[in-house]
Amino acid sequence: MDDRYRFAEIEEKWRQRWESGDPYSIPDFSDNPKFYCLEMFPYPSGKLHMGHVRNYAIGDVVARFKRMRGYDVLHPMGWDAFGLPAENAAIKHGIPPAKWTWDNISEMRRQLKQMAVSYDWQREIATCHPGYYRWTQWFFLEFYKRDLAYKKKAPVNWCPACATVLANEQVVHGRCERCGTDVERRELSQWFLKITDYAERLLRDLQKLQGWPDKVRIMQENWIGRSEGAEIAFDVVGFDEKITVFTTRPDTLFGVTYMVLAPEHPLVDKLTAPERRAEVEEFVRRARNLSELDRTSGEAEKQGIPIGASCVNPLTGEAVPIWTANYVLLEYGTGCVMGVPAHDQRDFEFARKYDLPIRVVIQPEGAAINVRDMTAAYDGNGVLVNSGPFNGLPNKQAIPEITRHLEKMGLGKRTINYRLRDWLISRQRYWGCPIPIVYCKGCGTVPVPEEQLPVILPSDVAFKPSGQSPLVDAEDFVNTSCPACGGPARRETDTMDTFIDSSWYYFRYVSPRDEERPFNIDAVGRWCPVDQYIGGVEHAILHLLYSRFFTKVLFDMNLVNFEEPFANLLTQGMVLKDGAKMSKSKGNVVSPEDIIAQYGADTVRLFILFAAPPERDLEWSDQGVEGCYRFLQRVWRLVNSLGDEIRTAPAQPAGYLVGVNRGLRRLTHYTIKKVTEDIDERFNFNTAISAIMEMVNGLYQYRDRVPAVDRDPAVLREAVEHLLLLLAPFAPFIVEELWERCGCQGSVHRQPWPQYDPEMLVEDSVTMVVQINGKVRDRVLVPADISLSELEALILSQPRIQALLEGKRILKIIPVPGKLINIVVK
RNA sequence: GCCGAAGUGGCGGAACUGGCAGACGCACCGGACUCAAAAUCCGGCGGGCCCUAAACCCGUGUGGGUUCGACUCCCACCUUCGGCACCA
Repeated sequence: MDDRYRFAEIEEKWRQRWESGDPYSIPDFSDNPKFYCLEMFPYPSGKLHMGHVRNYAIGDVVARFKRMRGYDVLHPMGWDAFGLPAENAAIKHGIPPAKWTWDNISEMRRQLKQMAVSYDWQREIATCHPGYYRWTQWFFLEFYKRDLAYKKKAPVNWCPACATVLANEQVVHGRCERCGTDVERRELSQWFLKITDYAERLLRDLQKLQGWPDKVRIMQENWIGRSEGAEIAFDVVGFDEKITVFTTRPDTLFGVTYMVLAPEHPLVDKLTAPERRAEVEEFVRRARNLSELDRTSGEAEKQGIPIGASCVNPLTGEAVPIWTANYVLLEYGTGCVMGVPAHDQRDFEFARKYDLPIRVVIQPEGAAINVRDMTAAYDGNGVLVNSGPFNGLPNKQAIPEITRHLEKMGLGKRTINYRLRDWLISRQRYWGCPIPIVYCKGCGTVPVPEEQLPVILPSDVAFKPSGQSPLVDAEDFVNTSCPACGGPARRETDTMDTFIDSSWYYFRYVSPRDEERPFNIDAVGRWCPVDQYIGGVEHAILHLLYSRFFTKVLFDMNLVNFEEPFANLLTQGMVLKDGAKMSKSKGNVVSPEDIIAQYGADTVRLFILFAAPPERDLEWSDQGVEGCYRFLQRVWRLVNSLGDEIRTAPAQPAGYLVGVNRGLRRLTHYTIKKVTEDIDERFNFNTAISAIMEMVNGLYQYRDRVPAVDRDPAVLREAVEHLLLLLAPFAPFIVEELWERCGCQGSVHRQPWPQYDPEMLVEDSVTMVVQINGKVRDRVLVPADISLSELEALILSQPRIQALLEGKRILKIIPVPGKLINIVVK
């Protein structure tokens, strides 16, 4: 019989059988326990890359494992299908974005099926389909109704290469997250979602997310950036105006020696003295034109200029000069800062540069700070000085005291500020979800009525990157009638940030074809929240924060009864080659397609799960792939060679076993335990696979070294069948084929996950390690049930140990049952 | 600068609750099979000492500490990677 492992034939055979049966389609409701296993859906960029393969291989093991454990597993797949690459392809090659996108989807779907990822394909969705984006628009209108969507004119981040604005979250180190171009600032009227209203809840509920990596929680915490402090009002001299500052250090209020406004602050223009006007305007103009990169980089020099006005410290009554400076940001706090050079490093540098006074108001315990000798601000704790009635108070205590005092006088209040800014969602691009808003001369901004949704994205559009949405020129689209008065009106031509599309897709899977509402509430109640979410850590802030925000809004709308969408999160590491992330520009890309053609999908899956634990980065190794391929061949040969022997064997080993047969049963049950725990508790697929390899090695020994007369076919049968069951989630094709060849009934993927018998793990005797003063000196085989005193006597009677103890005094003997015994001597 | 993670053979990694460091795999070395090669099978594989072996010594980034016992816990430091970064 030809017994070569012909992976291509085997995989094609089972692919076809599975394709015809729709084996992973899951009913909406049943009495089984549920498990929602979700991997982050991909952008349909063309072909799967190794990062996708890793993501979906991990998810598939979890899904298959849970299914075998008796869960109804919801395991869906879809496409994050709106986005810039499609539009860029249209500009470059003249292919319509829709065609480009749908072609890519077909190709990537084919590849996922080739990999045998066990999705319920009935539930496939694509965010660019009107049946989907209609509900994205519906959500926008709901947000609008609740004042959570608003339009405002503001300085925004503009990427000149992508010719669109970007959300704050999409600007990385002052550069565009997508293309790396330096981001510019522009003053534009744009749509925002009020995520800041949810800042506190988004922060607070991070504590609930015990199933998330700490790293991601901390990143979100930093991004939200909560800080407690006070707002304090300073009267402007000679104007009926107040300047309100935000500070986390009201205890340093007596140390204020100047005031700074952000260059864009409206009061700058108002308060500037006539003789200073020309100079100040020039300064402001220059500051505004700085790119975000130059503006925010730490090395940028602090620059400022006095505007010729002053304001009064509410506690001292002293007047201090008002400046404007590039290091103060309009968007944070109140857009102005009180200058306390003695106790804030930035203020210190600024004061030194412009020769502003420095006044110490906090002295550290047991040391005296002297302004002349200061080389840096003192931002530690201490006792207040030069602070009138508050002198002598520890500064920690002074913070609430001074705040309370200001509140009483109506000059300030306790407040909290967040670094998080509202989410800018307008994009001046074509291939996205249209914003369902109409502008009417008479009625103003009018939301498109729900029954007119979806606002269909027109297909006859000329693509030219212009800085304006291409939709501006689509006359049939733009010109419409006002839903309120029926008069002529114009549609909003910007489209939505694609992160909105992906902020709710996981709910759509529960009822993907529902035409009445975004999702079936009962079905969401059954399946959500997602039990296990798996994806790259690059989404730690963007997608995961936005999705949490959306879920909280839906909770407030009574559409869901939970506040967090993803109960458990696994962030997988990157796939590297030669120590670097695979990328076309580095030329170190390994194509999944080529590897599958060469070794088969089972080998690729196995390697990518075996080479590293999922959270860590994975170094691609052609030789490692080769090793996994060899292992599958080894399994193939082993099972085929034993097929005849086990087909006729009894299903269950009977009676009490000894020697090699008991040993093999112990190996079988030990491996079940190990693999089960590695998958279920720790996602350590690499060690689970190691354990399976060890089991295969043990089976080879049994086959080749135990004489036929001593072998128990029932034990062998149990071992082989369990080997296949344990390997099934990792290498679904080869296992299904071998399962059939062994004469087993039904699909291996429909079998219950095996249980181990704790009885089988019990050993008659154990090897005890004998240490003297913590160093291993001997090993002794002892009966497992030996008593402590017997053990001690036995160990001390060992000739080797006796020799080593010669002339020494035993201080202590520390036994670790079943493992080790340590003799402490002097 | 702040926050976080990680440093273990030639390589990827294992050691789960403080108890035999290096499982499993790769690479490499030797042997069997073969006319030969590939494949496969068997054996070896941290370093030192040694003709060989036994024995012994060293060894988980560095230096200290706790403990009968430390890759694991504590303190200080070094390196690499990731996040945030003029956030008042």
